[in-house]
Amino acid sequence: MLDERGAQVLRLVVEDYIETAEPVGSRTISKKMGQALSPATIRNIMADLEEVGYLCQPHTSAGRIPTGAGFRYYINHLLARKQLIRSERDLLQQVAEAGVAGADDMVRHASRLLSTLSRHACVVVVSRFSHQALRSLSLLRASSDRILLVAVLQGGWVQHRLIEDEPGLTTDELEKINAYLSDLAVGLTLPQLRAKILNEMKREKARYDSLMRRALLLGSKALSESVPGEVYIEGRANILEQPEFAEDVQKLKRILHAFEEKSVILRLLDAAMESEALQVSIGSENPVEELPEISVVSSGYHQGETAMGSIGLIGPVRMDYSRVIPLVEYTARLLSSILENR
Amino acid sequence: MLDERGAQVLRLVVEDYIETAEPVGSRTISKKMGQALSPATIRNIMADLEEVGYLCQPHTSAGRIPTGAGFRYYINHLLARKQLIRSERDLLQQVAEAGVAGADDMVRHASRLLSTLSRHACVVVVSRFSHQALRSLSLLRASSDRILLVAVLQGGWVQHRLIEDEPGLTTDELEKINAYLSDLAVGLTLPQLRAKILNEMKREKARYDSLMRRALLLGSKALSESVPGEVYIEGRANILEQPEFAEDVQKLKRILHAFEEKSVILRLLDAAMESEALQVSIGSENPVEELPEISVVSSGYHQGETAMGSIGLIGPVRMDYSRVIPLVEYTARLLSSILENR
DNA sequence: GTTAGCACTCGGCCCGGCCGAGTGCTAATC
DNA sequence: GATTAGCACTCGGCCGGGCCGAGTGCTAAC
Repeated sequence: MLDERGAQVLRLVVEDYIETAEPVGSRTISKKMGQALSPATIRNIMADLEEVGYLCQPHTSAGRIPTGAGFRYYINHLLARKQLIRSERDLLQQVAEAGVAGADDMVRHASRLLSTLSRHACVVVVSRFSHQALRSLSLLRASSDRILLVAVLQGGWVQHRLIEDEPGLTTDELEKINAYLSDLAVGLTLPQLRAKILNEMKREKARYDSLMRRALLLGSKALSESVPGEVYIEGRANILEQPEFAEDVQKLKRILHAFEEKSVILRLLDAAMESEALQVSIGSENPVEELPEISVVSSGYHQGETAMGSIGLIGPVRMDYSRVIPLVEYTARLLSSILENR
Repeated sequence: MLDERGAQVLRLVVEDYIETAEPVGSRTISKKMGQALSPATIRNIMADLEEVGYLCQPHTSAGRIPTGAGFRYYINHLLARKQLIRSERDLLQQVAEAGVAGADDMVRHASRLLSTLSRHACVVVVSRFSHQALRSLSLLRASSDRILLVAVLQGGWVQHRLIEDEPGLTTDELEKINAYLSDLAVGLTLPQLRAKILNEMKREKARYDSLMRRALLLGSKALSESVPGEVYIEGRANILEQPEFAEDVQKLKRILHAFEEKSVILRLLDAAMESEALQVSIGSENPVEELPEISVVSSGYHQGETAMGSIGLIGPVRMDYSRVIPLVEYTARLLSSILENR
């Protein structure tokens, strides 16, 4: 734990660095403190902070920049969250009123907005299928040899899937199958439904009602591959605005490549999905070792009790956390509350 | 029209420049021609080519690079298309066999593949809704105050939309409405259906059958906003591999920003959507003035007689057209033939 | 404990010189 | 008359040196 002076200096260094992206010198800090202490004193304090690992020098005779640990300490103990200004709140509120009926669209909309407000890349992960209860399930004839399964989940998520079909089902039979499966399905989550279907199949084997068997076969086929969560990224180009990346094309490449791989993004937001709390992972703390230069501020959002996914901002370690953290928190809460009222 | 020597020199300059991204000197060309002509002669020829506007010099005493017009001439008259190699064809063929039932997924898959094969960014535009005939139309209850409209179009495109609904419809009524609308809809394109519905509404006003009026209202509501085409972009990061952009972050920004705006991308592929033929727009020829440094190689794909969308590669002007053109052409044809056989 | 002073370090920038690739022109050659 | 060898010239890129300034650590004085 730092004493008060050390803490204040660290805070000022971090904040100045966030603003300028340049190493911060002792004179600058002295001025910021209203000359209460001279540069020389500041230098001593800074040397101490360097010793405990909160600051470092890119080279001798340059100012200090905060280390990952320095940012961590800053976030945990020194951060003063800025209030969201009215216009930001209003803008985000519009997500609710924008008249987007589908939950997907709403989440996407929010992501886009958040990315423009924060000037960072915004990622939303939707892992809807695993936890969410089915509200309805329908089978429709899509073509002579394909059936369309449409599932509506609690809260307005819609998912459809085309299933290849051995032909020969009459419209009437399909309707019966539909009714039967629908009865089985409503109120269950998809993994539950899958289990139930497999279970029923065992029992049906004895009874041998061919239509129901057919229904179950169709159902199990539809659920055979689990749908991975969707990932939406907005505002990728904001990464380019960051001076730390503008100079180094290698880093840029790594980050933009990561944006093309859903799996990498999922790893980045994994932690946030489970818990509801806001999470910040700074630089090398984040679970993707290839990207030690980025930070992720993320939060899960939920619908009632069940976790629905997560939303997060991706930017340089040198993010304006005091602004970004409230933004993400507010948005996640907003999403949760909208989803809940459906 | 160039004489044979001029044409050959232009071809060699273009090809060398495509390969190296460096200005090409007279000595290099002389060597490539097996010393048939000396550098001095080449210089004369190059000076001629510069005069007619096919080459230019970034500065005195540097080699030549082709102008847009130079590339144009090259593509129109000198291009020798490379055969696709077997593995490329095979890979693309797999798109057909990958067992993706939905047309969306297939198109996306193709785009991804094409981007890795070409090492450029690949864009697919799907403008399905306007031209494609409905195969089925269904209304499903999604929640107490929302109805889900699911439309399946010719060829396996699925589209759904949630409609807010004045409550009070019984399941039975909904079914009737469904049957009624379905009857109206099948075989029409969406604009046609929209027109038909508006038409019916006029007639119904007289007859005043409240259920049908309701059906028509619902239908017109669902179709009120037209769905813009979907745009999928794969392989954005390939842009970073191009030396001409690696150095200049400004250009990068412009391009990546464009990738975030669907409307810009649509403008880029607009021309290709209409015609079925392959199109190449070089640098400033392309319809987005903000991006004079990129070229687009694109082709429409279709389903039977109706244009379904377009697929294109976006890269620097210095693209390897001899390889990229056959790739795009083949892929577009492949998509068309898969779609046709559905 | 704080501060003023001082020597020192080191990156960034500017400058000048050198090198090499490439050109245009001219005169000689085929 | 076309081609080519030769030559002077141009210009960007690279290298090394010197200067500047920001910032440091240390020490001695307050």
